[in-house]
Amino acid sequence: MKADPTHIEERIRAFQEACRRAGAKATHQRTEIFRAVIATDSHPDAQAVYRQVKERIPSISLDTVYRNLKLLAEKGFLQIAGTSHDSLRFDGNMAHHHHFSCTRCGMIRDFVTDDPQGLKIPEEACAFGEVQSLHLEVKGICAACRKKLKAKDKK
Amino acid sequence: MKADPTHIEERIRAFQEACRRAGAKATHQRTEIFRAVIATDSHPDAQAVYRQVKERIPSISLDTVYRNLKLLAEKGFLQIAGTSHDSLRFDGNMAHHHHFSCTRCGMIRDFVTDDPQGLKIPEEACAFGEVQSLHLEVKGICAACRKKLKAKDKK
DNA sequence: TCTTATTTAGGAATTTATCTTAATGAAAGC
DNA sequence: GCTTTCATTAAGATAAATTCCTAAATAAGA
Repeated sequence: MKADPTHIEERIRAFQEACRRAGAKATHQRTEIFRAVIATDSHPDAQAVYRQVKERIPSISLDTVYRNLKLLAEKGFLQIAGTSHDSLRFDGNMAHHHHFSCTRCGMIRDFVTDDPQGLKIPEEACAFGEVQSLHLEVKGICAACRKKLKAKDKK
Repeated sequence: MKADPTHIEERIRAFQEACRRAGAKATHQRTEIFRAVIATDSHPDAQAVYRQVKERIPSISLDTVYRNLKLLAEKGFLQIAGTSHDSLRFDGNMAHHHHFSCTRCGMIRDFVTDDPQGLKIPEEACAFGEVQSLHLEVKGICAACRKKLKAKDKK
């Protein structure tokens, strides 16, 4: 519930174009799923998207929502908020540190920086509530996954 | 598999003390669960902790692991890596932005900063692989939850 | 020693997410 | 517009992660 409608329609058109170029059909369902995610800043999960899209397409199936969200994230039309894990992961390192997480295998590694200018808590974040912690989240593909992908490409 | 053993034993003693002060018993199982998490930087999930602790306490039940991890995270002895959500959440905002996430209700909100000096990717992170994205992850308690907690305190 | 928190077994239940099959339907290229 | 091919649907099965149940046994800490 933000972003001006014009901008949304623009993005949707671009999305449909990109779908076609990628050999994926810009179906009504797929488009509405995309719309549901970009029309909000609430970072909805699959169930929330399902509820939203159902208002426009009552016949849509939950399966279709899952299938398309996964596809859209893979194609880079959407991002996954946080780290893309399947289970809660615990961190016993209580010192100030940052995370690198692999978007393929879910590997998470700690790192520390000098934080030259202090890496202070942004005022913008304080507006949402009481800040407890702050760290950098770096996402990417780890060396091991990179290697596997290269091996696959050769085939 | 890092952290020097001496430091770990020290933390475990402090943990046991803190447990008692908090009115929780420093049981053998609880202690070993704590040890399993702080003895590694692999950010294990409950299943991984279970496998690890089982080597020292073969009779331990998975339920106990879940119960204690939850408790330890609540008491602040451990952190949860990433945002503490229960389902995958999607983000249609493809522009550079940051996240505030509430550790109580899971709310996630976007914010942007001026990023004066660019908030450049730390070299330390590059060592792990190919970096795709970078953002700040601010965790805290959102205003709504803060309000609820205060209301509860009054009772 | 005594009280109380905790663990255990063994099982059931929930939630999230994915997959199966077969029939229908709709998109995009031609 | 026709046709090919991809996508959706129903209906249900499945898998994995997580939580909860009860009752009995046990260990921690005062």
